[in-house]
Amino acid sequence: MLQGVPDIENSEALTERQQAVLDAALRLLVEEGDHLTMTAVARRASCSKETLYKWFGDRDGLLTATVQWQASKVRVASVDGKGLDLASLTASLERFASDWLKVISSDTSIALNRVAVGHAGSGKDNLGAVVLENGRFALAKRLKPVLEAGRHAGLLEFADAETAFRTFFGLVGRDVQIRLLLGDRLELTEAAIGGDAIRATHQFLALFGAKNGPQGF
Amino acid sequence: MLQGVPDIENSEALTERQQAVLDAALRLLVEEGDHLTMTAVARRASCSKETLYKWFGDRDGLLTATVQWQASKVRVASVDGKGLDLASLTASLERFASDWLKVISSDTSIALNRVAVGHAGSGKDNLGAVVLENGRFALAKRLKPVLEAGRHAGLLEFADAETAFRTFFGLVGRDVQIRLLLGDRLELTEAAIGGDAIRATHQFLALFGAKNGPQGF
DNA sequence: GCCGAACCGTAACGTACGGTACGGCAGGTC
DNA sequence: GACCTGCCGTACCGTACGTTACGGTTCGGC
Repeated sequence: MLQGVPDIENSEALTERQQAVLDAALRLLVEEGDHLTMTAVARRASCSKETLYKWFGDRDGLLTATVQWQASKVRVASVDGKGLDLASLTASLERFASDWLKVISSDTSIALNRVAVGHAGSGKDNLGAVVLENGRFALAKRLKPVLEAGRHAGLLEFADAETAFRTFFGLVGRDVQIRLLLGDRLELTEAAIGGDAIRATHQFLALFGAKNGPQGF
Repeated sequence: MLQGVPDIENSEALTERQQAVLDAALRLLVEEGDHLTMTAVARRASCSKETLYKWFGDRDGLLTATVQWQASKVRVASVDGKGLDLASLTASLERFASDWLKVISSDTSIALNRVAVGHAGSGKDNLGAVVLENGRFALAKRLKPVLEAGRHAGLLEFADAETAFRTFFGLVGRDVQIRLLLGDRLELTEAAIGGDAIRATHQFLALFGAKNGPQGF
């Protein structure tokens, strides 16, 4: 499915200065897309190209490090399934939906996904795998326990958590991500995101909510 | 939202030879991604670079022409809403879902979307708009009349056809397109696509199907 | 048979950019 | 103070590729 992504704690062995350089690269990536040049990064970060090459090997290495650096910043707290009732489950799902929509509509995510998609064609690096691992798959990893807890509490009914998750993913994201990636100006206000999160959660519960209430009541 | 895409009938003024050249470019695009060079296209199409530049202006022009050429080939027959009952509506929806999944999982679509996404960052051309217009928006244009007909026949209930369509889109596509674009190897067999189409249609009808049957029965 | 247009193949040009080399400077160590 | 290390700034090299130029060939029209 996916070639393995090395699970290196990537904040490890990154000095403050190196993080600053990666932040500069990230800003440049957002501004210029894959057009960024090593010279531009060096200038923006006030460092020499020699240093860039010493630290990151080559252009792909810099790109990969940048993507991983950003990924390491968006780790979100998990939700625990303690004391789950319908209200808290609903709130959790809405929270996940809203967070996810905010992420995929952010300039940073769009830029990163664009670069990764572009690189996925010519398999030099595995940027696509990195993005996928820290995006879609990370989301699944955090959401599935909640779904399982919901099922265990008798609030949800589904055979396969993966399938249920993918439906939730589709209900939340719909055409948003592909439209944004393709350059469609899709203004997602805070309010619109909130509304979409509620709608998606509603629809998900309509499809997977236990028909007879929790514990068969 | 989208900058206007010229609605030129793009098969117009394309000689047989030019179409052959664009086909060559398309094959190369699928094989090499955005890495294709003018030299490679000329060699593959057995034509001179001078001719490429005369016909298409520059590299971006060639890319745009290629994308439009492919787009003009995938026009699918519409479905009419005559004599609609639940069975035929279901069949239509499943058909749309299945066709769409086949499209987005095809090598050609993946390659085209990758290129368009890559170009959407630096707004030189409007490849993204072309792809959107012939993909997601064309699908909406063909599906909405069916949804409206379904509502008119009392089979569906929804306030806004656009919203209903986007939900259907999400239920069908889920995470498939982004995963494929990011390089995830997602084997979509004919059978899997058929199953997904049925599932998505089922879920859509569960959400938007009229609760009391057609005509209020 | 001759002309011009269209086109092929290829050589040539200019530039952008990845990658390398090197001189200079600051700060730490002995 | 001598020296080393790490880094900045910049000049430089090689190459890939978009774009142009040009000689040679085919072909329809007269």
